[in-house]
Amino acid sequence: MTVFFSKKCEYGLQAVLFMAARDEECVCPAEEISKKLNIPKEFISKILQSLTESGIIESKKGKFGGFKLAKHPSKIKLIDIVEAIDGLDSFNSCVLGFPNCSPDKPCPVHDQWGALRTKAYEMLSSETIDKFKEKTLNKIKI
Amino acid sequence: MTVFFSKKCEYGLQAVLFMAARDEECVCPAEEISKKLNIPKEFISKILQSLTESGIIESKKGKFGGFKLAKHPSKIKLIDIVEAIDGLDSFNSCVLGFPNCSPDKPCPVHDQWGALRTKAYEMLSSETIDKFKEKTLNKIKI
DNA sequence: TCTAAATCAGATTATTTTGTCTGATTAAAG
DNA sequence: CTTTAATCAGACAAAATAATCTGATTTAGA
Repeated sequence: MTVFFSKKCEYGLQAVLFMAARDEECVCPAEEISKKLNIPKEFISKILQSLTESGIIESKKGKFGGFKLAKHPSKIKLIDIVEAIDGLDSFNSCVLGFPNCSPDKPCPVHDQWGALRTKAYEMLSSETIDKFKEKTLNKIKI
Repeated sequence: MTVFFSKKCEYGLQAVLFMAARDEECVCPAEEISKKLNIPKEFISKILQSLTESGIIESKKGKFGGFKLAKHPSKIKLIDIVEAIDGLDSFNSCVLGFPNCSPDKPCPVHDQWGALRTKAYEMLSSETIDKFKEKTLNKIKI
């Protein structure tokens, strides 16, 4: 079905961008994220849990608990979120599924695809999420 | 898991490149493709069937039957195979999974991602598979 | 005409991904 | 100390994708 990020990763990216667009210190219950972004509550909870383990966000338990960014938005890159959820394998493995695809033994589209993938990686790792605050606010009503 | 093409699509691309690298007129039984490319026979058969329906390859039934390209390799583009198997939705839908992502209502990474995706599309639709013959031969022993 | 070797077709199974349910734990506030 | 509202945790269910099995049909050649 040709997808780039898994659903989990899409939701994780959405959620972190959402949190970055709000007041930094304010904790955000999973339920609120679920409603604002139309993601099943239990599912986003699981994703937020794993992002907590990765140190990208942190959780506050109990009443008035929730999630918030663990670092300043200018310290969080998109690729950090992708890595935490989907991993970086796809940036290293062959797009056609051939084994041992490498510069020595390139698959037919090795060079062309490699260049594109590198660009994608660079984009995801150059941009920090504070840059997206405005655009996120345009897209999601907080 | 961050993947670009589905397994089906990867296998379909591999198979078509394989056929293009052989003598054009020679029909290729599914079993041979399965063995050379290490793809489960019944699975690649199904994929080849759907590529036959799409008119990219054609099948010859019965003894000494098999599959071969329906057109000259210079007339088949990578994107044709992707379209036949995975469809082109991913080139039009939001990479972050936001609904109604468009230039009017762009998602946070709309511009950056759009540019990359366009490049990917251009690559897949500019290159015809005859260009890959040599590289395929290097990768797969026929 | 018969047999072997292939595609074709549909049902079934397995695995992965996505999503749901239930209950325990934690912490704030009356 | 009790209630309430949240995370945490693990089992469970559903859906999508990947793979397998079985048998029918087709066709070349003896």
